[in-house]
Amino acid sequence: MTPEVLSSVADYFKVLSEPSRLQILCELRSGPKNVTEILEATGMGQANVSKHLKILAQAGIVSRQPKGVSVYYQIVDLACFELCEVVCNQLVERLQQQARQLEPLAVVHSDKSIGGAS
Amino acid sequence: MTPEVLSSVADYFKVLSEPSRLQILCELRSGPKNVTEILEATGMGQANVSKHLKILAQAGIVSRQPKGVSVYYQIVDLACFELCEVVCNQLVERLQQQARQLEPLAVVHSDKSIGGAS
DNA sequence: CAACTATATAACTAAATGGTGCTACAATCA
DNA sequence: TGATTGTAGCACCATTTAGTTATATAGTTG
Repeated sequence: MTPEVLSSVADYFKVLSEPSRLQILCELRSGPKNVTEILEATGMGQANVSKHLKILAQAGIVSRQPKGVSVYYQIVDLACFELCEVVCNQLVERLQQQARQLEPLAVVHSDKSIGGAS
Repeated sequence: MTPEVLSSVADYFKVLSEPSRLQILCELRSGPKNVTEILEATGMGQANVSKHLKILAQAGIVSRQPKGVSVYYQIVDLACFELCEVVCNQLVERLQQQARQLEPLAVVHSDKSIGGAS
């Protein structure tokens, strides 16, 4: 793995490493939206949203499309959602494993809730 | 998507958003290594490697295992490689698409290299 | 043209972060 | 025990970055 490749991959991950940008991507999941719609949906500041949208566009994750006065942004890189899903699955798996490890130590309050040895 | 979930996902991406950490993960891909081995393989500073390893361990991506004087680190979260692969594929796909877009404009120096209309 | 709306940009602040040098600590060995 | 080695922690600096305020720019409408 050359440093250039590692740097490119890291740059991509960096774009997805901010909750605000992930929130914007989630909002755009239902379809293209203009900046005002994103503002209202997220509650973020206008300049802030504009900056994040620029970063997402430069990363090639969203596309920019002026329509009259407003500008519509749209997801063009579906891979970002695949990445989020992989991470989410991983996080869920960890919590489930932690739960399994703590389960034997937990006090069972109802025999019905856990089907097993009583 | 709750802010907590978005934050957790962003945190995971943030761990993978540094070339140094990706480099360490690449080195660990061939098997567990102690800190000294990672130092020599990456050429990074000792304190720096130690800090990055701590971050990777706290994120649950690698495990820490003291063996005598030295400490061995090992990949425990295979999902990180899956994520890197998805990103790499995405980057390759983009470059290929850019190449296809520029192809008609390129001067063909050899008819053999590109099979098509001469 | 003037007023207005929607978006982008610049300047700035505060906070986070990567890298480095030094130190502390633990395990091993003479 | 004292010396040595391997690793972690601390302090510091330089850089980056998210967020905000204010301003600039482009399209629209009167």
